[in-house]
Amino acid sequence: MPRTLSDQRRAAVLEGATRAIARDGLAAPTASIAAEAGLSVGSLFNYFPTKTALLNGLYLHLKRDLAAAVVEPPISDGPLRERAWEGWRRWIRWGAADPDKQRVLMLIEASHELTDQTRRDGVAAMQGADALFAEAQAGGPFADQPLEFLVATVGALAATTMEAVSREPEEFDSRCRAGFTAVWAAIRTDGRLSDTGTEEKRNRS
Amino acid sequence: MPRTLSDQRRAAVLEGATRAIARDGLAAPTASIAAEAGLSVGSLFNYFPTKTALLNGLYLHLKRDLAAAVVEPPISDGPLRERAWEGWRRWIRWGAADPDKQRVLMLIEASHELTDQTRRDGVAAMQGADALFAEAQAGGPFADQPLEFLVATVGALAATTMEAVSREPEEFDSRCRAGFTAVWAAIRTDGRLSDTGTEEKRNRS
Amino acid sequence: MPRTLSDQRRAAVLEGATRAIARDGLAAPTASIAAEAGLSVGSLFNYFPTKTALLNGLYLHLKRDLAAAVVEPPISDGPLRERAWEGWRRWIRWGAADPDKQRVLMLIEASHELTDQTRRDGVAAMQGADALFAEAQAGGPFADQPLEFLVATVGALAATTMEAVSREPEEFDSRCRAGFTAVWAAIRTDGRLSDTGTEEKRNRS
Amino acid sequence: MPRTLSDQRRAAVLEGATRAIARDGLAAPTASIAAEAGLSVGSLFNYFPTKTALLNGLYLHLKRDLAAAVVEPPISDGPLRERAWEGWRRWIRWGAADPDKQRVLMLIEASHELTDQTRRDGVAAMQGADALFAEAQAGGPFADQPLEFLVATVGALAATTMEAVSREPEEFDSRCRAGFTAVWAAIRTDGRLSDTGTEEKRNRS
DNA sequence: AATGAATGAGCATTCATTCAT
DNA sequence: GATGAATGAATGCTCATTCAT
Repeated sequence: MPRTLSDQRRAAVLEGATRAIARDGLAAPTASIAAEAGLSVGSLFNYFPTKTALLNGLYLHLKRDLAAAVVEPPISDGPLRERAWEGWRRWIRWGAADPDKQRVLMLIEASHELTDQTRRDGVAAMQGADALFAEAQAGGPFADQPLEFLVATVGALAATTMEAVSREPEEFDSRCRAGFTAVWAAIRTDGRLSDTGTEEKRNRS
Repeated sequence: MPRTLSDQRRAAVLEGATRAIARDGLAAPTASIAAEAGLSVGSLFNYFPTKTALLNGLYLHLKRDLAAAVVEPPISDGPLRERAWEGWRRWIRWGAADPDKQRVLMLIEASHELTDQTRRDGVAAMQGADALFAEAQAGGPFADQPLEFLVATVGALAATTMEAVSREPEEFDSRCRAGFTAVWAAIRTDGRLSDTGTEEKRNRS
Repeated sequence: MPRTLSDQRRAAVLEGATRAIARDGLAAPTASIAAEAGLSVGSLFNYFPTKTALLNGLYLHLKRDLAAAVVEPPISDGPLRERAWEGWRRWIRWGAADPDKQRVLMLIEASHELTDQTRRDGVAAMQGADALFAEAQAGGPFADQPLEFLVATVGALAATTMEAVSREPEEFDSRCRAGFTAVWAAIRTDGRLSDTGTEEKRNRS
Repeated sequence: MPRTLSDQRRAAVLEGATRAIARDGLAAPTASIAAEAGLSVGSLFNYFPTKTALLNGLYLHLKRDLAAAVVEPPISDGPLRERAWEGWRRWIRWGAADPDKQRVLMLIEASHELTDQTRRDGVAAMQGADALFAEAQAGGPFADQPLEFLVATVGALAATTMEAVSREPEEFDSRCRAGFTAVWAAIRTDGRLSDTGTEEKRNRS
């Protein structure tokens, strides 16, 4: 029985790829990735047959990593706002804990490397958060928009917040809170806010 | 200041680069870019000494293009909300008119190709909108945050909206309005929304 | 001399290699060869220390296989022509039975992988047929040529015939006979045929 | 106007490839081929987009080179035998002049790199010799066989002769003549030779 | 022994950049 | 200036061989 394809090594590849890509972009050579993972080039290709496969695998890995960080342990019952806040804080904390992960996730997403299947799997990975998003959508200003638009909007705000936090980690609390304020306002604002023809004083009063 | 042949060709390179990069990502070969611009590779390197220089130039070009689209003609006086709405609509319209521009802008921004100088120049290009952002910041929930955080937040919402619009151009009005609702709520929400400890019923009622 | 497990596996490797190389050429990876033989790569290298050794071994194996097919059972006494015809028919039949063998033999022969020793051993393997070739040479047009030249000539005709037969197996009889006609004529023609200065009418009349 | 893709350089590539492949087999690295041609790797790929394209181009080049050597200057009228002898001598002389060409031709032919189109073009290149082959077939022992079988048979004899000559160039005359004797006998032998059931004494007398 | 993962030299091909024309 | 061929370093991937199990 030969040495066995180890989950540990596969994980090392994914971590090495995250570091290398965060540093050098998607152009990071497979050789760098392998080195970063403590493996030889040849071994890298035992775990992922092509660089594209590696990027797809890495994307899914990171999405699942994020999903797990957000939904586990389960968020205790309570008012939507409290649950949303808890989810948000976990999200930002995930990004602060390892900013590379978030950066790489965005890089891969912006590339043309993702297969449709991977994209679908990526969405499926976030299922745990679906209910929360749907709840947020109902009765709010995004009620008439596709759910994806709301998810993308919240995701963009999270990305912005994570980036700000990764630049000034000591401001975590402040940025995280401010970001949530924006998110919550965006998804819960009542009609008056969206009435573009209205005088603004009323909103300020 | 007559428009010389060189100016025209330089512009052609920038446009060709936008198309090529939107299609193939930042890995688009200089040869493709030249072909797309109707030039030879050799000539391309007469206008930009390196690919990095081209990317920096393209970034600035697109930023200025956006800035011009947003601030010209001058937005007429009026309540902040109306001016913000007008700026927002111009912004989204710019993205809808040529989604490639926005995509390429994001790609370059996410890369490591930008020099500090270019980044600074990019910020300077948006000067026309600074006053508006500053006004939005004052007295709102972002008052305690760096201005850049607010700008980044609004920018992220704009990007999300433009992407949604570029996918479904016929929904321009709906997405544009919904996006602005979110933006306006985010920057104008009062304290109650950000008080994470507050019961949410009030907001729902 | 009991047939051990090892002998069986070695034979399996040789057969697998024949299939793999017939399919993919000499570039057939050792991994494919092992797979075709129902073995692991690692095991393959227990039987042959290098790919070159495998090719040399395979060459010899095929040569001996051919030799055995041609000389066994012994060709019964009789006029040279009848013995030659019987040998020829066995040769072509061997090639028709498994065209891969002939193809692989040619591929290896044309490569630079064969050692001098293997080449010598290959010649030795055909010893059974030597007497026949020598007999054919004596008193014929090749009497003044090296024996190898005659052997090579006949071999080339056999190869051509086998290839034709492998393309149209149903024409076995016709091609086999035609090939032999050519061989026999080539080795038995009298001086008149080789007299390049002679008028040809005589041959045509 | 930049340097122009030169026929001279293309020819240099083909010659370099012939040398490199004759030396190292089809596995000869493109880098070696380029070096042998006095070019950089990059330039090689300006002339042939892939190694496969190069091999196809080389095959055609060599076939045409051979065809030209055999049919030019036109063989003067005369009895078939004299014309055949002249063609044969030119053929063998071509092989003797540069044995690499013949070897490489055989290597490529035996590989899987040739496209159907190239094979067809290769046949077309030999058109000049077609009439001769057809004339040889008519009324001879190959009259009932496909023309290709005759062509392949004669080709095999030529290859064998060329190889023998390349090994002992000083024996050119002897081998060339002996080879032709075999060829002529093979294509002109009358029925008695091919009657496998006949007593052989008659042929010896 | 048998297995197949690990290794890294080697290969075809690409591409930013240079330079002869 | 313009052109596109020339250059060669760099890259993704393969594969003979080794070695841990």
